[in-house]
Amino acid sequence: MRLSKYFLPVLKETPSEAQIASHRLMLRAGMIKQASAGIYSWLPLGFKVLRKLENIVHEEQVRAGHIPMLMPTLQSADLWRESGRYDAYGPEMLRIRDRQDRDMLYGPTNEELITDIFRAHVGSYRDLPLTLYHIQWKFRDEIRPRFGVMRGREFFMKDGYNFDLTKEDALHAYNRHLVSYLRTYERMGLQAIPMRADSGPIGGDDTHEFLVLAETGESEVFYDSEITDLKFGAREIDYSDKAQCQAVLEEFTSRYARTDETHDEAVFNQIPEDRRRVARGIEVGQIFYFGTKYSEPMGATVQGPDGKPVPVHMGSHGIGVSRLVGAIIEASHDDKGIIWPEGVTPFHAGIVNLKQGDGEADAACEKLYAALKGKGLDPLYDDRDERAGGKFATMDLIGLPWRITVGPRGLKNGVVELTSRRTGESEEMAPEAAVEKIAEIYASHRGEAGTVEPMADRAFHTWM
RNA sequence: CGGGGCGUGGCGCAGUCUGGUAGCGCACCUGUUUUGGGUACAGGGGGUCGUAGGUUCGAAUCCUGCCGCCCCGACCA
Repeated sequence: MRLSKYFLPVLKETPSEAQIASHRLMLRAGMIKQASAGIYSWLPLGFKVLRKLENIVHEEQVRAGHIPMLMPTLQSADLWRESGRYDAYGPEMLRIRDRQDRDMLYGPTNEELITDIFRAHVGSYRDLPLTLYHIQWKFRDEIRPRFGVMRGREFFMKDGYNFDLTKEDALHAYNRHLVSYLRTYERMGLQAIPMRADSGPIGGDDTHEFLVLAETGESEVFYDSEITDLKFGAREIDYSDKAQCQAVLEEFTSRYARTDETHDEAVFNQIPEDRRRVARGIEVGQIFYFGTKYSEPMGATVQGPDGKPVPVHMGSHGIGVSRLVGAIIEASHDDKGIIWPEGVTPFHAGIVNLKQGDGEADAACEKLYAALKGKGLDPLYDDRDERAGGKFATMDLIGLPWRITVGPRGLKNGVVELTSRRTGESEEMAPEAAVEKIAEIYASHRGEAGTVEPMADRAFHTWM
C-alpha cells in the first residue's frame, strides 16, 4: 500500500479522553474512532489488525477440529426465557423491542442460540463430539466502558461451544481449547497465562481465564514466576489425543496462577518467596466446562447407545478478539508508538523515501515495493512529499516491525537502511539483501506458534 | 447508580469569574522555500460556542431542564 493512497488519519496530539497507552496509540495511529461510549469504528489500519487476529483465531480453531459458522447479533428473548437467563442476566443485556412488540436482545453471548441449533439438528450420540464456534460482535451494556477497545460495550469475540456425550469427553474438549488457545496467543506474540478463575454468570465448575500481564490490566493476579518460562513453541499436537492434551493442560496449570477472585493466600505462600508474583493482567480469553446447565432446561439431548435420551455435556470458550488489539499494544509499545509483533502487524515493512521526487530514490523505492510484494509480503510505502522527520514519526507510531529507509546519500554507495522497530538498530545493506532478509524473517515462522503469521493479505477464507 | 469533571472549527486548548457578538497552536487549502529524525515564510477556508428554554437592549459567558463524553467506585471477555 502506498501511504498517499491510503486512509491513515494519524494525530499529533492525543485526544483527551484516552487514559491508557493502547487507547491513546490506537487513536493517534488512526486505528479507531469512537462512535459513542464503548463503541468504536475501526478505521482501515485498525480493521486490518482486527482481521489478522480473527484469521489467526480461525486457523487455530480449525486446526483443533472446531467448525466455524455465524450466528446473528440479535436474538429472540424467548430462548433466553427458556434457559432462565432473560431475567438473570440483568441490565448488562441490551434489550430491544421490534415493531411487532417482540422482545429481542443484542446477544452478549450465544449459549442459548447454539443449544437451539444443536437440539434442532442433532439427535444421536453418533454425531458427537461436536464443537461449533463463531466470531461475531457482542454487546454488553457495561456500566462504565473505558480503556478504548479493551473494555468496550460492543466487542468482537470468538465463542465456541462443545457438545459431548460424557463429562470425560467434554473435559477433553476443554483441554483441547486450552491447548489451542495457548498456540493462538503465542502466534500473536503474546504470553497469555491460564489462571484458575471464577465462572460468573455463565456458570459451571471448571474454568480458566487467560491473562496477559500488563501494568494497566484490570485484574490483580497472583502467580508462581516459573509459569512465565513455559512456552508452547512449535510442538506438534494431535488434538484428538486425550492424553496429549491433558499433559499440556497439566504442564500449564500445575503451577500457582490465579486471579483475585480465586486467590488463596495460604496456598500462594507455599511457593518459595522469590517466585511469588503479584501483578496485573488483561483477560483475553476464558474457557468453561458447565456440564448440562443449558442442555437440561433446553432439552438438548441425544439418544445414547442404549436408545435413551441423555442431555449433552457442554462447555463454552471465548477469545476477546477486539480486546486483543488493545492488549497487544498494551504489552508491546514504547514512548514513540506501537511495536507490532510480526504475527499481527498490519503491514510487514515500511519503506521511507527520504527524498520524494528524486529520480534515483523514487526508482529504488518502487523497486523495493515491488520486490517485497513479489515475496508475498505487504509493505507500506510512505511516498508522501513530506519532510523525513514526519515520515519517521509516523512509522514509529504505527509500529511496523521493519523499516527500509531509502535516500540519495545511501544509494550513492548502493545501500539502504534496514531498521528494526523493536530494537531501533539499523543496518546498511543492498536493497536486494534487505528484501531477502525481511522475507526470510516472515517465511521462517509461517503459521507456527511462538512466532509469526502466514503470508500477507491471504484471503480471509483460508480457514474454511 | 454514587462521587468528581468536561462539552468552543478535524485534534489540543484560551475566552465564562467581571455579558458587548469568537481566538490561539496543530491539521487542512494556495504560493514560495525547504527536505538525512515532526522545515520556514506569506496568504486562505472552516465554528448557529452540545441542546432546548429563560433573564437581558445584548448571552460562549448568568439561570433552568435535557443530551453527550471522561475520570474514581460497584460490574465485566
